[in-house]
Amino acid sequence: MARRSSEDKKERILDAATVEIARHGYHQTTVAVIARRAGVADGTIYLYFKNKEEILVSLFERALGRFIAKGQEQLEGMTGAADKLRAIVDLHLTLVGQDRDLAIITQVELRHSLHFLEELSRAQVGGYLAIIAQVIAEGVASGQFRADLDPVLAGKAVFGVLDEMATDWVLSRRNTRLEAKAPEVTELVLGMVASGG
Amino acid sequence: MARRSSEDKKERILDAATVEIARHGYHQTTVAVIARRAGVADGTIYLYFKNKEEILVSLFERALGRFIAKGQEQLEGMTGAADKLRAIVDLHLTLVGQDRDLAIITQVELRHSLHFLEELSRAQVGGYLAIIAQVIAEGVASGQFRADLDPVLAGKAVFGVLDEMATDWVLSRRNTRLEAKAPEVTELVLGMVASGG
DNA sequence: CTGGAAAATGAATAGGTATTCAGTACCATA
DNA sequence: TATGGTACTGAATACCTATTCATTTTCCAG
Repeated sequence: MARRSSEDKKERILDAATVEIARHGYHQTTVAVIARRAGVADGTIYLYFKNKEEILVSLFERALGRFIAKGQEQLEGMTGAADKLRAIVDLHLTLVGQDRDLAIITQVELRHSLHFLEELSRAQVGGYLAIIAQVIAEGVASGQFRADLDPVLAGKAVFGVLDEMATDWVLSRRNTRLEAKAPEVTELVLGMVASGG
Repeated sequence: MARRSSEDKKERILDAATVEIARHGYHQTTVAVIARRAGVADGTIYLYFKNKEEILVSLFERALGRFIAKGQEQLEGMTGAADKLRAIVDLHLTLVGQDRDLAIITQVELRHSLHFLEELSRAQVGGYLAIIAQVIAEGVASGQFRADLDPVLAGKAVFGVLDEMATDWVLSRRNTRLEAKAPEVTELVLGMVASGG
């Protein structure tokens, strides 16, 4: 019971932080305002997080965990590099497009300092890039993709396309669905890597 | 003379800010430390800039101005959408790769809040995206590029690739030259848009 | 019931820095 | 040399908020 309630409290703090930081930005969001929204006292935050920055890190880790879980589930048992790449595009746009507050944080607030971005980039996003590169390598080996590709470089390019689509969506105020772009984006991405034809 | 010296001072402040912000991040960089490096008093900063944030804006505007000037000069008199796109890739990577401090700012520090990024994105980067979209539209019209492309979307994709390459270079500590990737990146980008073949 | 550990509270602290402004230095002109 | 205006200075101000910790509340084992 105690365990249960604690877990809930930590979740509540992360949820509150997501909303507030998305709305006002990391630096404009005070710990006090997160606490108020979460329904806890200021000091309680520090029973669950070492400091304010750790809230941001935890936020991202929680989100990426869910992201990767769904991704692996989806790619499981799928064969063919092109299909896998299609699935990645679709999943990326769908998941980012699912929660605008979270998207604001991942696309904007999380990138606010070199130190921070380096940390994230190496530890977390690196794994995601590796998966994409792996799929591309598979396609190169099978002949579906161009033989002269550098899978790592091409993987970054694919990520760059997806990331830009996500950022653009966050910055545009219109109420479009991000995943609506998936078919077109898939064509662009496959064009980059597929064997001529 | 007075004019000349003032211009110099403003430039010195921007140069100093570039170095300090690249090294310590926007929020960790105090106005005092920028002033010291520029060789002026703290208060002098406020004779040239309304506030600290305006330093960052000016920094970016100065850089983008130079960027676009070189770009237009380069594209001038060039014909053929594919060649123009090649030139854009080359120029983008070359210019970003020329000054690592500035690159840290454009790729990282400038993106630290939604408000800020929106402002930049709409007012400044929008013009750059429009140029890329224009080139793609030209290629579609001439048949060099795929007929079913949406030039605006494809333009964002191209920008996404270039931006990711730049960010990746900034985060990698190795001393590679960013423009060394230009040929490979060009192939990827052309693959996205070029007619099958 | 009850004693005490664990969890939670929120007012006080401690540290930090953007911005101001009263004063100083400089310079052109008469 | 005197005068007035402009540029510059940097110490003082004014404000802000992350974090701590003495106290209170909650919870459950005995």
